[in-house]
Amino acid sequence: MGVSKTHIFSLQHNELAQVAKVMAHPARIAILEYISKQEGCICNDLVDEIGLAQPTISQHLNEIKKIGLLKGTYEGKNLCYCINQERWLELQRAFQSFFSNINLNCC
Amino acid sequence: MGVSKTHIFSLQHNELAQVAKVMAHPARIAILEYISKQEGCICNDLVDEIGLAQPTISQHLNEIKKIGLLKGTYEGKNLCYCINQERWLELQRAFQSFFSNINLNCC
DNA sequence: ATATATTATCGTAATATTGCAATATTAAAT
DNA sequence: ATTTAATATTGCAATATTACGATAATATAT
Repeated sequence: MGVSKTHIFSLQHNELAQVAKVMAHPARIAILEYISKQEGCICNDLVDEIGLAQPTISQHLNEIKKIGLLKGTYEGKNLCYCINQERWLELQRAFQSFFSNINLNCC
Repeated sequence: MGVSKTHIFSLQHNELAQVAKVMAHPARIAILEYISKQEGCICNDLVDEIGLAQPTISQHLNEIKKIGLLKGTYEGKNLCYCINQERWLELQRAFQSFFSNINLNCC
């Protein structure tokens, strides 16, 4: 075996885990932070900015895209994309909600 | 090749990614949520609660322990532990801070 | 239409993760 | 000291992730 038993967990838990998995790599954290802090759209400076090979950056971007965090135009020369704000805020709320429930009486 | 190039990223990015990696599995999300919502300490009902084998739960707990989210007694019969509140709040702030910086002018 | 620049995809190697059976360790109770 | 119950560790198989070279696809400019 060795495959995640996703079926025994709730949809909510699986979704939060899936988002966390995208954030579970420093390159993707760096990419997300860089894009989210740009004034407008991104145009092909990520490879220089991050320091990984172009195919690797492309793959990381694809992972981020999969959870809906990017919008814009992706393919061809001069790609132009940015953070999907609605999704960004949605994920922010998801993490906030996860962290805001904790009981304080403890050993 | 095939190993993460952690050295090319900032400490902050690596640390957030490391925490996200712990959250990147539905079992660990479920475990964290369950423990954090308990009134007091946990005493050996996680295996029934989650539905994975005992060694697997033990390994997941160990991952959570590594990032400092658990405190209490871990070994032997009747283990007794709970969420480390300080660390929990620290991580909450880290995610909050990550998500709170985003520019709104976009394509 | 061709050349040029940019991003995507394929293939592959190295490593990491996930899960559990078997076994070991630990601590309390008898 | 033995037994018993609970957790940890080991070993291993299946799968997933990470990275990049080579190559393909895409789009703009000439």
